[in-house]
Amino acid sequence: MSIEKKPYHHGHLRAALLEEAARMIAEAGAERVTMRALSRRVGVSHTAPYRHFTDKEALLVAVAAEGFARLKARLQALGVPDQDDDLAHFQQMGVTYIQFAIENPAHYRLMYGKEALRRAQYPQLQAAADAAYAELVGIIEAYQATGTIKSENSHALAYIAWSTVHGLASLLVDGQMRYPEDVEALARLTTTILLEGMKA
Amino acid sequence: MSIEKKPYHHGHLRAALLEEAARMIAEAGAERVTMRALSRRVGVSHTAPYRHFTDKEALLVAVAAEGFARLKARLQALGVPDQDDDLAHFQQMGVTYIQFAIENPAHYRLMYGKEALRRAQYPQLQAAADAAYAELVGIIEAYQATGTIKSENSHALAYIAWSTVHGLASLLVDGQMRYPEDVEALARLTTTILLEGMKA
DNA sequence: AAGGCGATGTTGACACTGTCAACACTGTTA
DNA sequence: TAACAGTGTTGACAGTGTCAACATCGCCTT
Repeated sequence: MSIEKKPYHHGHLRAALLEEAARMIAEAGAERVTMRALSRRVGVSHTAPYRHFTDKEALLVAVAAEGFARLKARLQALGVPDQDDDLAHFQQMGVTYIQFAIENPAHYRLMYGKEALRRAQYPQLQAAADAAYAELVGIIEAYQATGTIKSENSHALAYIAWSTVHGLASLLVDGQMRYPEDVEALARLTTTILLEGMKA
Repeated sequence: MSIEKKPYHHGHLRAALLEEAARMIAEAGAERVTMRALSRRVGVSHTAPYRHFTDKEALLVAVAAEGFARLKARLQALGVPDQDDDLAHFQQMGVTYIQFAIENPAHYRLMYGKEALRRAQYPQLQAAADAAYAELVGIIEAYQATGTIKSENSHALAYIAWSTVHGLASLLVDGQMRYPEDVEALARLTTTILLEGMKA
């Protein structure tokens, strides 16, 4: 039991704050995160975070951005679609998206919560969102090219697909909906119906 | 310009608080509502609201409940479906739902926001939500009876329909999505695709 | 090697918040 | 008339986000 005298400078404070904030969010939700409590848990004075984040909001936005990065990684892990997979890959993306939300409810709520309103003020966050959206449009257009998906406006279809998975995810995550026994089955049925309606 | 000496008792404080809170929410969002600012605007001491609401949360829940009541009224104003309307009425419900959200963004956000998590603690709110859900299931089952909608589990279909409209509504309301030129057209296309997928 | 400088942390304040306890007023009831 | 329950007020308390002033440190220049 050596007494560790901690140095004046923390060393990885920014990363430590993000990590601990994510933990607090998972434990009690983003609304319960407090600059002072966070500082206490990291073992630092109550204004130290202000050297790394201009705002409480900026800190939460950074955590949200990490969430988007994790979601993106999760979706990319699915790989690329086969040549003629008949929407199976697209459906799996939707299911995975919903699973991510369910597994990280408070985080997901933060990502789409009130901080999102000021997203335009955080260029990298906006850019990440735009990129994700662009990729979605691209996938839809690829399916349209093979005649699998109907040739409506691809942007509108992207909005609709996103709406569907986000709608189910957020109803579940916000506790609006009693959790069905088999969430994955519901996610699968939801995406099935969506794709049914989008087919050429 | 007569100086109105206001009486010690307000008279309609509860109603006045709800009304002013709704106004503040519309102006700046629910997060910016403050018990003290609200009291100030109503012209009453900063603890007077506590005679009518146990909590700030309880007050916000009451405002949210009013929102649900307004939404319900709006949907009921659509009347009942014709005998053989081929889903037109159902679609119009979806479009109306989305319009309500767009016209009352901050209010809608409150209704589905974090207070929703504690909804179980507010029986009347829970009851209202359950009633709305039951009605949705009923409509779907009626369409199933006429063979218009496929005979999947009606509860699952209700979840899916709700997810779809809520998803689009909340993406719009939370500013996640750039507003398309014609929102109603998007709402109509979204519900079209949904119903396309739900058809028998 | 010296010293200074910018980045990072700390201390202490400020105005503001939600909420509680104690008190004031008032219309109704006994 | 007197008590009382409902409603409103005053004043406190702990907790919050944030700012300004100060402290400590590693690194760069000379």
